[in-house]
Parts: sequence; C-alpha cells; structure tokens
Amino acid sequence: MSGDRLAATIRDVARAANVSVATVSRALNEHSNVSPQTRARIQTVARELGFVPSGAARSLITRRTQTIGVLLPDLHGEFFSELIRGIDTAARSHGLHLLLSGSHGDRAEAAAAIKAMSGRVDGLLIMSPHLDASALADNLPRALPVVLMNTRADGVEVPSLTVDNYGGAYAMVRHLAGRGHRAIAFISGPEPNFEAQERLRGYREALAQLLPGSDPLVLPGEFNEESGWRVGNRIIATQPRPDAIFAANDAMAIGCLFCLGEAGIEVPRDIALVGFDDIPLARFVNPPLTTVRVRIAELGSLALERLALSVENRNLASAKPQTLRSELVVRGSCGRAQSPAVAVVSQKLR
Amino acid sequence: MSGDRLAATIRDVARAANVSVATVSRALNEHSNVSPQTRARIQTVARELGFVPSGAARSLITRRTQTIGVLLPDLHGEFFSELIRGIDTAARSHGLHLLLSGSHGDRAEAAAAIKAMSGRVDGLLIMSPHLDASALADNLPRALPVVLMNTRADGVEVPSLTVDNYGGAYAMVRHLAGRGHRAIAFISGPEPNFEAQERLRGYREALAQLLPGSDPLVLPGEFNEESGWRVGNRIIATQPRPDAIFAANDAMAIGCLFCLGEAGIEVPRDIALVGFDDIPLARFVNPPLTTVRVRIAELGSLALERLALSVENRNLASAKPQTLRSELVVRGSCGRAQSPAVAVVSQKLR
DNA sequence: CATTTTTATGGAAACGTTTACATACAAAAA
DNA sequence: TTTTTGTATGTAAACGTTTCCATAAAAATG
Repeated sequence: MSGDRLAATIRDVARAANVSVATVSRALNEHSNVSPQTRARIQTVARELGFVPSGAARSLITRRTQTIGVLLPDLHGEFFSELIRGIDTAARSHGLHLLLSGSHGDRAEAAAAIKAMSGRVDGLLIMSPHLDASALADNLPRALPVVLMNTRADGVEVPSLTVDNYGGAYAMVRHLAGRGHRAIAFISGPEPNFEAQERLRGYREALAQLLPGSDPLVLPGEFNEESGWRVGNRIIATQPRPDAIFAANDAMAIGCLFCLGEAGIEVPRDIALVGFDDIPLARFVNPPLTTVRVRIAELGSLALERLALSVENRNLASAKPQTLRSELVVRGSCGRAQSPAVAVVSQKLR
Repeated sequence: MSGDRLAATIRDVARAANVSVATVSRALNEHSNVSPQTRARIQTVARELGFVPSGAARSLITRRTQTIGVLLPDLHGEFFSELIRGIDTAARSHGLHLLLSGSHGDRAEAAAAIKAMSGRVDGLLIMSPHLDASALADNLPRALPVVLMNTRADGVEVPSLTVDNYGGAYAMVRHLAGRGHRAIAFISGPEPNFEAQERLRGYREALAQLLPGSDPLVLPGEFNEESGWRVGNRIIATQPRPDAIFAANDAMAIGCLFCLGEAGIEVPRDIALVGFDDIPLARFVNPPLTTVRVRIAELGSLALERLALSVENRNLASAKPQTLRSELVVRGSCGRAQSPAVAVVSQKLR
C-alpha cells in the first residue's frame, strides 16, 4: 500500500486489470464499445491505483492543451479580480483551464510572457492597454488564436474587444453639463494607457462641443486610489475651484472622495465627483458614486467566448473589433440626485 | 511565406539547419558543446520558422510541467487579487506558471477542480476555508505536493499556512477595550468558513476574559460590502446601541461604514468601527479604518515558496502548519486617534 | 449451417521533445 | 608517429497517452 513511489500510468492500470492500454483509454474516456464489466473493473483498478492521466501525454497526442493563456498588465484592484472572474466563468463552461500571467510592464516583459506561454496554450487572451498591438504581434506565434482586450490594435489584424471608453466619457461630460456644471476637471490615467487616452479624448471633445467656453483642466493620475488622493489635494488648492471632478476611473474617484472628505469639502454639495468603471465598491461609498458602468466581468466572458470559438474551429477569428457599450450610472455623487439611500438600495437589488 | 499551416517542430528546424534534432535541442536550451556557428544558424532558422517548442512534449519527457495549480473558493474583491498577486510574483521568480481555478462551492466542485488540474501541474496551492482538508485529501493524488492556505487541516498531514486570525481578533478586542469600549458588537463571516470561525473565537474569548461583564453580540455577515451594509441597518435599529463594531473583514466594515454615514451616525464620534485584513482600500476610507493587517500578498508568496521547494526536491514538504502573525493597524475609525489626515498620510508612505 | 454483421479487444504507430550513448574528428600528449 | 583526451554532432530510446487498424468472438441474418 505504500511502496508506490511513482505515479501509476495507464500501463499499470492495464496490467492490473488484465487488458490492453487501448481498452483502458476507451473505458476511462467514456467511449462506446467497452463491455460494462470490463469498464467497471478498469474504473475500480484505476481508483485503487490512484491513476491520474498525464495531461502532457494527452496534449501531445490530441494537440490540445485545453488551456487559455491570460496576459494582464498587473493585478492590482477590483478591476482585475472582476475581469478574471468573468474569464474564469466562461472558461469553466467550455472546459478550459486558465494559465495566468499577472504583469508585464514593458515590451520585453510582454514578449517574455508570451514566449513562456506559447507552447502551453491553445489560445491567448491579452490585455495590454499600455502597449501597441503591433509590438505584441511580432512575438505571437502564427496560427495561435489571440483575442485582445482594451488594447490599441490599429494596424494589426487581430480580433479585439474594447470598452467604449470614448463614448462613456463623452456621455458623462454631457450629463455633468446637463446638471449645470461648467468647470469640469479631469483626473486622467497614465499617459501611454490606451483606455486612459480614449477617456481623455471623450472628455476633451465633449467639453469642446458642449461647453465651448470652458477650458479643459486635466490632472494626471495613475488609476489607483493613492493618485486620486494626491490629485484631490491639488484640486483643493486650486483657485477658482472647479464645479465638478471627473476621474478617469473609480479607484481614483474614491481616493479623491476621501481626500475631499477630510478637508471638509462635501460631495456633492461643494463639488461634484464622478468616476468610471462602476467597480463593485462604487455603490457603497458615501455618497454613492455616479460613474460609467463597464461590465468588466462580461468583457472577460465575451473575450473568452470569442477565443474559445476560434480555438474550437482551429481558425483565427475575424479581426473585426467589437466595442462594448458603456452606460451611465447616476448615483448621488454628481449632485441633485434623489436620496442617496434609495439610489443605493435600488442598485443593490439587481 | 504563407503556406505554413502547421506549426513548425524541432524536426523542421533540424532539417532546415542541416543538423540533427538533438543538436537543435542543445542549441536552443543553452547547453554547452554546441559550436557557436551552429548555434547561431539554428537560432536564426528557428526564428524564421516561428518555432515554438511544445510544452506538452517537453513536460512529458522531463516530467515537469513548470506549472502550479491554484484553487481558490472564489474571486470576489480585493482580497483575492492581492493573494494572486503575491502568488504570481513568487511564481515568476521560480519560472513557474499558474493554472488558476477561481471557484469551488461544495465538496464535489472542489473534487472536480482538483481532478481537472491533477495531471497538468507539479503542485497544488489550495485555499478552501469552507471545506475541511480531509474532504480534499481524498481527491488529492498521492505524491502531488500540496500547500494549503487558510484551510482547516486538523486530522490531515498536509503542509499549511494560516493567518493568525484568532490572535488578530483577540488583539483587536483588547485594543477596543483599552480605549474604553464596553459593548462591542461583532459582524461575523459565513458560518462554515474556517477564518470566520477563528476570528469569532478570538472575539468571544477576548470578550470573556477582558470584559467579563459584557455579553457578546454576534451579527452574521457574508464577508462582502453588501452584508456589512445590511448589518449596519440592524445595528442602527438596536437599542441600546453598542459602543463599537468589530467587523470580521474590511469589506463588511466598509459596507457598514457607508450605511452608518447615510444614517447620520458618525464614526468614530458616535460609534467605533474596525475591520480585519487591511485591504488596500482600508486606509482611504473616511475615517481611515482601524484594522488587523494580514499580509495577503505575502501569504500567497510564502505559500508558493514552500510549494516550490517541495516541488524542486520532489518530496512532500513537512506538514508542520505555519502561522503568519497578524498585526494591529490603528487608524482613525476606532476613536480618539490622532488627526485622521496625518494617520493616512503616514500610511501612504511606506 | 454458412455467411454476414456487430461488438469487444489488442497491437502498434504517432505526437515532439530530451538525453544517454555512440562516433567522428581535431587537438594535445606521449 | 601513435596514443590520449576533448569537442561537436548524430542515433535512437523514452516519456504516457490516443486512435487507426486488425482480429477474434458473438450475434444476427440468410
């Protein structure tokens, strides 16, 4: 019972059950053409021996790893746990595994990550908002299906899913303008980031078109709470103070919110504050955050579905970029809303 | 340039470079005993052909997948993105890949997840606070290294890392008692959860020993913001109202904080409120949250290090459980702290 | 009963690597 | 010059599956 140092293989099972390896394979993979008694015997023996089929051997012969590689820029914050959750859900329903790589800062790191994954996956899901797709394309093995998420893919023929960052930002500015705000400051994301750029572009163009007299005020942030906090302090010191702050993501908006709170500046009474993403936390802060909803988990699911399709058909999916609509979620933080308590409760019940 | 439908193999490279496959293998794997010219030629050819070594074939012969399976109960919230980040960092430094499975509700799902991963990984990292380790052990292939995180492992001989939930909770109650709070309510986590149980035990025992006159008040929560919010409403309605609320994790504390805020109950003036975990957000809420710091990312890193060690030595690591000390982080939310602004700023600068 | 069809099983090749062993040839030592 | 050592390369076996093909036995058909 204890001398089994090496893991049992299919041959061990075959020998113990007095059949050929072919029969064991058929029995364990639910093929037809195996007699019920033989199958039962093999299953028993396999369990006794603690037989676990080697994924490597199976992948080698079937030419399928049943694994999707997921390349993300980093793993900080709720955005990524939501995204992974969406991907994981879809992967599970397809019987696919997820090989995760949680950071690639520069081009070289991205190349290394792609290379390391390449021989082990059936397809690649990449989010690389700070890198151009052409930089990635050089390192991608041909014939390996890829789907890009929120990544600039201008000259390259790669299927991609993108959130409508531009439209969402534009809609938010329109909403703020509609509420009478005139001086709207913008906390932008990191400069090279594709999403940050699109949101900034939405802000700028909406401002130019809807509030022609108003000058844009752009304050650079880093997409995390801390930078929102820092920028909050800058805004407090700004004279004249803007009517409204539009943070390019919720994490910065929340950081800013607490900064303002401590300085005794009340949102939305003294200043309006809105974000972007609708992370789960957004509805729980006080006042609840008006934001642009991006169905993060859905983005992940859809991307995986598309990839799974092209893996199953062994083709490279059409490169047509797909854009997910983003939608405005009006809560209390932008001023003149209904009672915050009501707004939040209605959000909690889906 | 375009007729290459099938991926190139090492034989294709060998043929094109006029050498044997063995030489190609040696050249590409940085072995010695390959002449510089040959190596260069092979590398060029390999690049031109877009050769990517098959992970399956390599794993089959080396008996190493260079992959660690990570089994988590779910993926909601910052806790898990932190944990994964810690694991990923350590894995990267060992050249290991991560195969992620993001949910197993019940015993059967956990068994399925383990089975699905078993043949594809060199080791398993499992967090399963709501499942007993013995339930897992039945499904674990013998000879597969495993490390458990925050999982009850009473009767079973499996290496495990656990956060000192009991000690942290005890220390928190002591701190609250030291500040003069007498009626301390506790928002507990989900009943079957191991961590939730340990934190509750710490609360109960500390209360019994340090405040013998005070009756425990335990309100059930679910470890997420929403349940914290719900329990907040219950507490508002409670008469007499407790002096302090100890939430079993930060997510619930934050949900509760916003609930109280909307009801006009000010923290810490009207009631003290503390949490557990020290998620990144905790220092940014207003007032900044007093909590118990659990080095979540570090827990992940340490667990992976331990697993990597036992994978490299091809042995099953010692089953001695390791406990990570948790530490009290006093910020503004527990009353009578220094100026909140100062407290937060000092936290921001590491 | 003779034939055909169906069902259950076995034999063996294939998947793409790594590596132990063999070998050829050049350089160093005798 | 002959022998020894070392370097660069090739040959072939092995890893553990799946699956095509062959075959034997059993069942169905004539």
